[in-house]
Amino acid sequence: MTDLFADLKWRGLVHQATDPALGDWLAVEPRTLYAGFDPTADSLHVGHLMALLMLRRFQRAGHRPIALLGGATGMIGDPSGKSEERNLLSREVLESNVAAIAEPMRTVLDFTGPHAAHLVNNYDWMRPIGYLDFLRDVGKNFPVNVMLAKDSVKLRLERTDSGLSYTEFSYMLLQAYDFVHLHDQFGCQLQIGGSDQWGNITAGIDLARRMRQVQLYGLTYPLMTKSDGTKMGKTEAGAVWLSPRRTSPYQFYQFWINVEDADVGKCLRYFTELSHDEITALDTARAADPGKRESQRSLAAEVTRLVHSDAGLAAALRATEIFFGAEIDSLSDAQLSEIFADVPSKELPRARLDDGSLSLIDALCESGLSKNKSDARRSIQQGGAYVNNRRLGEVEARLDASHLASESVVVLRTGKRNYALLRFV
RNA sequence: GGGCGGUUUCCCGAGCGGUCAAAGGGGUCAGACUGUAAAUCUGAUGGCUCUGCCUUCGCAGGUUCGAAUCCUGCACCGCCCA
Repeated sequence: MTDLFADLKWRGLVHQATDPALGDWLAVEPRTLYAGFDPTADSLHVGHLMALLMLRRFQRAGHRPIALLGGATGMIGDPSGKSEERNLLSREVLESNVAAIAEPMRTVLDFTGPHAAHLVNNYDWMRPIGYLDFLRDVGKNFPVNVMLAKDSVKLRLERTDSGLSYTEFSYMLLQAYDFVHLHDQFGCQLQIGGSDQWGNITAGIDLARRMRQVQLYGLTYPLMTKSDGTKMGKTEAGAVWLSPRRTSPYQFYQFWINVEDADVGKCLRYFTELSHDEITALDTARAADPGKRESQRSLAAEVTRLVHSDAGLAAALRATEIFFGAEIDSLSDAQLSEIFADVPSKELPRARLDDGSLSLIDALCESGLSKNKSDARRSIQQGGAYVNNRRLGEVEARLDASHLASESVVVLRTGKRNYALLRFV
């Protein structure tokens, strides 16, 4: 068993631990631990990746991880780190979200073997509990003055522009009870989470002590923030999701490739399983020649492989190669469709290509790359129009069968990376 | 209700009878440079059948050979008086 705790510390993944000797405790024997995921959307995003990877690190070090899906807690809404009251999600939405979120967990965690991971949904044990029983058995153990002292509650009460409902106020009781339940059911002794979860985690530890007279443990990791202070995991287009349906492997890869120099060292430590030697080597290389961006390349490759497997990484790399440079020629429709999966396409009748009536200007408009003919004309005149990645600078240019990149597709581009496909059928 | 001041192209903001599709700035887009970065530089930025034509300057009329610019009415906004 590698020294997991030392590794986590080296990577900067230890924010707070309930016990300074947690490392020793982990070294004694395999432990069962859990992290929770609230199903607020139908896919996990980069923000959840930290938790998922933490579970994976523990598992690879010989411990037994449990991924808890918050079918019940998701109905309430965690006030931690949120500045205002949340909108409640409907039961149907939550159910489908739970199912969708479980999917990527299966690729990141190992659900077989002696350290098999478990996937549980707290709705399963929360639903049968009646309100009165819950108040008597669980609520009785929560002094309100302690609850009020928690940051998640305190910060919200201090704000004058948003309140805190009784519902959200009760959230920590549910999460605390989850911990106790998992201890009863699976012998779970450790809960991990982002630094904003500290209050909820300690609430669970306190509850277990009162209800079961046992000592449980907690560990938090820092929340990933970028050097410019903004949140990690957002692009202009929105959140970066783990589901290929919402963020394609190519887009996912691109997100990591574009991480800034100032952040990439941290990201390598947080999001990859590269060894200390490999990471420090990248640090050195980056300091010497940041332009090569070896760190970003390694980061993007590692994380993409982890989330989308080798096949996903291969597709992302192929697409990247085409998108940035190479002329496109003699490919098949199938290859193009895969590479340009994210790119908008439009179908046009084949006759328009064969009778030579299709001007480049019209093609740009049809594809949606130019909003009108003047715009298209400008793009061409300024050298910003490309067919199959080859610049076409004549305003009067027309397209014909010789411009096909594959059996029936022409690849148009304006600027550096605005692509569109025209399919001639 | 009365008196002023405003309403300009994506935004801010000049324009005060012809040379105005309308200065300047911002934004955006393209090009060069570069590390798929930042900064910088250059160009573009109403539409089209593009050396020209058409539609824009709150709305509707009017004066004039000719109006974003002058007149009348209307709408909205700002300040002041009741």
